[in-house]
Amino acid sequence: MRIADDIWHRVRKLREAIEQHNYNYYALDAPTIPDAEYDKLFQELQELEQHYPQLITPDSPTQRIGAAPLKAFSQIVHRMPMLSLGNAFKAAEVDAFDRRVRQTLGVDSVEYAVEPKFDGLAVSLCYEGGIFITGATRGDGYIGEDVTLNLRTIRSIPLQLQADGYSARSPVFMEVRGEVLMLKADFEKLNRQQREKNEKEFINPRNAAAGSLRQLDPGNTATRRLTFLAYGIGACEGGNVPRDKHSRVMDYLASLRFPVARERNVVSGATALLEYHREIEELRERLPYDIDGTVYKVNDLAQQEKLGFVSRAPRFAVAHKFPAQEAVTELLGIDVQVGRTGTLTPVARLKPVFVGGVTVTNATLHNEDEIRRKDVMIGDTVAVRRAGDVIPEVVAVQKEKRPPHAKFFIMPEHCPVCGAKAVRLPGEAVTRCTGGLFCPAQRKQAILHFASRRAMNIDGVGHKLVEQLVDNAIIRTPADLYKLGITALATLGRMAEKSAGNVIGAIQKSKNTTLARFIYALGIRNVGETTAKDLARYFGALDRLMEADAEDLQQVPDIGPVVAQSIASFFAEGHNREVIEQLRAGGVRWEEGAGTQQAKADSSAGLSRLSGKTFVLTGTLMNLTREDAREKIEALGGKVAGSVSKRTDYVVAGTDAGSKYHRAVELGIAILDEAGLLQLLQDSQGGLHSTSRNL
DNA sequence: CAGCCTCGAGTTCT
DNA sequence: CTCGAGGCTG
Repeated sequence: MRIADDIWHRVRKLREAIEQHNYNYYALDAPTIPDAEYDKLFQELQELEQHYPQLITPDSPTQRIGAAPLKAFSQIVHRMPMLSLGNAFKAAEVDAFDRRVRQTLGVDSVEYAVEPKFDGLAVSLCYEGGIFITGATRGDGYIGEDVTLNLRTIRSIPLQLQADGYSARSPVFMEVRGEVLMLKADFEKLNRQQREKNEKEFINPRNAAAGSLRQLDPGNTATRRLTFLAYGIGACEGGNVPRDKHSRVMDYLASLRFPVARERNVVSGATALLEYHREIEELRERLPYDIDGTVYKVNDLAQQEKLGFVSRAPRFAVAHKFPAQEAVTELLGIDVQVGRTGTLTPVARLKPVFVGGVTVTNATLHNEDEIRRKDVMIGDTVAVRRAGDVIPEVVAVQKEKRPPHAKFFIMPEHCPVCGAKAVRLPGEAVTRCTGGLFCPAQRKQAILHFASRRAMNIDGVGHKLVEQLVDNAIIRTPADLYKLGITALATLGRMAEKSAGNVIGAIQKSKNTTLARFIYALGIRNVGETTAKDLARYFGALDRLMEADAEDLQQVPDIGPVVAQSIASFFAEGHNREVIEQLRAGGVRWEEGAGTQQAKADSSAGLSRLSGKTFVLTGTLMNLTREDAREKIEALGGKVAGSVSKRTDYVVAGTDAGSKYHRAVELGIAILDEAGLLQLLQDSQGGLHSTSRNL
């Protein structure tokens, strides 16, 4: 059926009007028509589209909601990583930041783009040819969760970019970086509704926003009013995106109708930064959204590039945080917890107190020294804050309020769980239970670690189940997991047959693993994920690792006498060897190889040009994530190190390469760009089939 | 031998 | 996320 031009025209008009009103309302905070009027336009559009479904396009405002619920979020790789910012809390730290920047750039004064630091969830929005395609959470900075459908329901996110004052044509590709948050007013409204429905209230706008964005059913997200605020651009191709100043990039984003902070500004010098911070702090209460500080970025993009990055944070920007909010409460007692390696950790039990958005009841006291340093006694009145915004911490004791019956804490001489002697070695801060695996606490933790995601990755074997299995003497070691039958699980009563079946299934599935995961899963002291990988790569086979003495072990890069000794002692223990035997007999298996130990010798035979070569990755790669690049290099026998030294063979420099690049130049080390790396990888594959380039 | 960087381990709450 | 410690570099 052909659609009359006037209907087509009307639909287009309606869409434009609705997006314009969305923009006025959400980005400018200046609606020009009453809500009822807006609803009428929306309804008319919906009716027309219902009537003529062929008119529906994904960028229609009616299509913001509409997809069916998901089962799980899939992953999205950020083209340019979403790094975190360094923090400053005090004026002196801001001064130091400015001084460093000036020194590196060799100038007297630096211009900064400044803005409030929104307290929400960082997301990255991908636009292709001006159309909103996908959006993802920050995740680990490299890979995030695909929350496109939920983001589409946020009306301040443009589904299609308008032509703008800079360019009539949209960038071919653009990642827009910003924060999803809930306005204070919308948060109050949501909680009122939750209260009326007798459902749980949210603790703060940030949690409400996070909960809403992580809904699997976009329909749910749509009922919560979320807002987006842009603060920058990630990877980008084409279009007339400004390349000179960050402030111009922000103006550009605003011209594309992205909401940006109205309080943004450009200032010069450290004094002006502190002045801005003070102004924003004064404004804080009156802002429509929560913030947790201010952000300062070197405005000149060429200067930004010159400053580069240190490990995971840019050197050209810093987050100046407001002091963490503190609350005062009572310390009711100090419990002692036993960790996987037998560490005894004193934990403060607090009278519940609301601080930094959550109710805190526990706070770690780390160790005995820490308790002495802070002079904490049971019964004290203490100030508590959430350090780094997450982990609660006892800041100080109000000694004038100390009651006469306050009790001095003494670290127990015996493990509170198994009763074995607790020892504190000279020079060490921690006290450890000597019960080893006879201590049920350590045994439980060891099994939990074995099953954890990064180790054997057994779903469903969590805290509670392990507790029950060990307490009821159903299992004693990780190897016993593989002997579990469905009937054994059923004796626990609580567990339905189906979920028991799931657990058994997950255990079976975990039998196929890798040597690196297996080594990590063993829980050898001082051997984490990275060291486990190093060991697996070097030895290639478990037996060779088990036979190695401390001296052999120190041949492995990054392993010194301490770690070597931990490993050797672990395998010297008959009990550990027995568990490993049982695991193998129980069907746990992995692929073994020659290891680089041997590969090093035959690299001259041309097996792989990369064996024994050390790479350092820096900057952002376009078509590979660092993880990909790392895997590919390692697959061919190369090693990826963190920092450049004269022992480095190649530095792979992406865009925004920083200090490592400069160091490589200084040291005269071969520098590859991404294409060069891919070429090298391909050439080095020799007789192997070339893998798909994945471009 | 000092300083830098990376890794391991422990921790809270939803 | 943060701290402490181990390992490497200069």
